[in-house]
Amino acid sequence: MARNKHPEETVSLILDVSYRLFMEKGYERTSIQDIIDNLGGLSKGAIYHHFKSKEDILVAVTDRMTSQSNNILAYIRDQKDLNGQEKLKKIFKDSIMRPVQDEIFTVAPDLHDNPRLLFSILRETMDEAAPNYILPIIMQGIGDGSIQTEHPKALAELIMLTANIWMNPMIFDNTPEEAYEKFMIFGQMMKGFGLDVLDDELLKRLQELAVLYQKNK
Amino acid sequence: MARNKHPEETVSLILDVSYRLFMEKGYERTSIQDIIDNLGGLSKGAIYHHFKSKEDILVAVTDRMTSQSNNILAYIRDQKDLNGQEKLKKIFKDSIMRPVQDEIFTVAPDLHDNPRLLFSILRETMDEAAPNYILPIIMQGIGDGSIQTEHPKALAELIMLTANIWMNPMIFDNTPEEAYEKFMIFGQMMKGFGLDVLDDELLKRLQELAVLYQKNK
DNA sequence: TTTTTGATACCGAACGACGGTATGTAAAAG
DNA sequence: CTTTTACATACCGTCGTTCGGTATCAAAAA
Repeated sequence: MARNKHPEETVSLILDVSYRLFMEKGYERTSIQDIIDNLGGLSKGAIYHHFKSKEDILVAVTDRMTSQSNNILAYIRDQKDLNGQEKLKKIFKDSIMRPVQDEIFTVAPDLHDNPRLLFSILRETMDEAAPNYILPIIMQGIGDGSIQTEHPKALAELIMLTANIWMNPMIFDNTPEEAYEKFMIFGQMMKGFGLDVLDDELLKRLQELAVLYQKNK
Repeated sequence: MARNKHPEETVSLILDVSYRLFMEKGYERTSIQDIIDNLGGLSKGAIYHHFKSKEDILVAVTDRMTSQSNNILAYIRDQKDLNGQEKLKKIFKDSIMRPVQDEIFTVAPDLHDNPRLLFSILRETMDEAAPNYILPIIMQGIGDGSIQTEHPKALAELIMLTANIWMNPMIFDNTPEEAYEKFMIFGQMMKGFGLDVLDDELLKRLQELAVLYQKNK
């Protein structure tokens, strides 16, 4: 294979292929050879030139996965015209209202049997997303009076754990009824913390999604 | 190595060694050869006679880990003289008051970098423990009036996810302050669901444990 | 303008370690 | 005495990773 003038394209290709295979077959059941076979002529040397290990590819893949949603979180976090509670509400609204043509639904990824990838996402959610995006919003909410809590850090973690992990259909696959139950319990929980982030519009949309997701399996 | 008249002892030995190594080095970084080297003369044939794969050993190890606490859960679940809410409270009390000489503290297990084992425990917690132990208690509570919820299944999952995973120092290592924060938020959450499972005695004990755990690291 | 040089992109054979299997053997069980 | 069980051991294919090498390119030197 000829040398590529734009090596980022090669990197990007490796990540595309790896992402797909990791989702389809799981990280551990995807071999380097599998990746090579889907690279269209590139070799083992190419991979190990751009990545120092298979694990390194996993990190890059998860980074790319999470950076999308992290960008949205960062955008909302940094908005000037909303108070803390409104920002939280907007986050849930946006994450649920996002169009269905997501990668999510084209590959129908299933972390149900993908320990390494799930682990990666869990760590990123709890160690990065919670403190960097949710926590600042809660702190703002405390300042502007829209959120009351004495334990902002733990609250941020709890919210992310439930919303991003527990309610994530990629991780725990739910029937529409289960998804509905989780959503209601989540809403109740948030209300218990004085956070009113749910409304009927959201609920309706969520039910549509649950049905759609089931169909795509 | 001579043939053992009581093969259960060999099985048990393999599990002991595997458990220790899985905890010390992580499942993926523990090779079959590592296990053999710690078996005191037994060979690969012995392992593959009693277990069909490395994965199979992992399953057996996690089963043994969780069966202990599951027994306690089952015992409380089946008690006759407590209502639902009292049983929930007893569960938290018992799990926190258990003596420190647990395996937990002798090996100081750390699932922080042990995806497969964490995954195993997560699945067992959500797919087995929640529906088989917590859910029946909640159902009883609904019947006897001590618990009110329209979504018992989701509530059971949420409780287990937070209590067994999020607050588990093996999985998320906390400073004493963080452990305290989590505990308080958890209590608040439970209160939001009308569940009064915390008191000062528990809180005090938890803080002691958090300090102890930190020391043992 | 041509040549040199050094960095970068990629190739592919080879390696050691791994999980798993096939076959053998001897002790226990029946 | 026969069958089953509890192991031992040699071996296999696959895996992730390494490494010596080549081709290509841009920029500096001639």
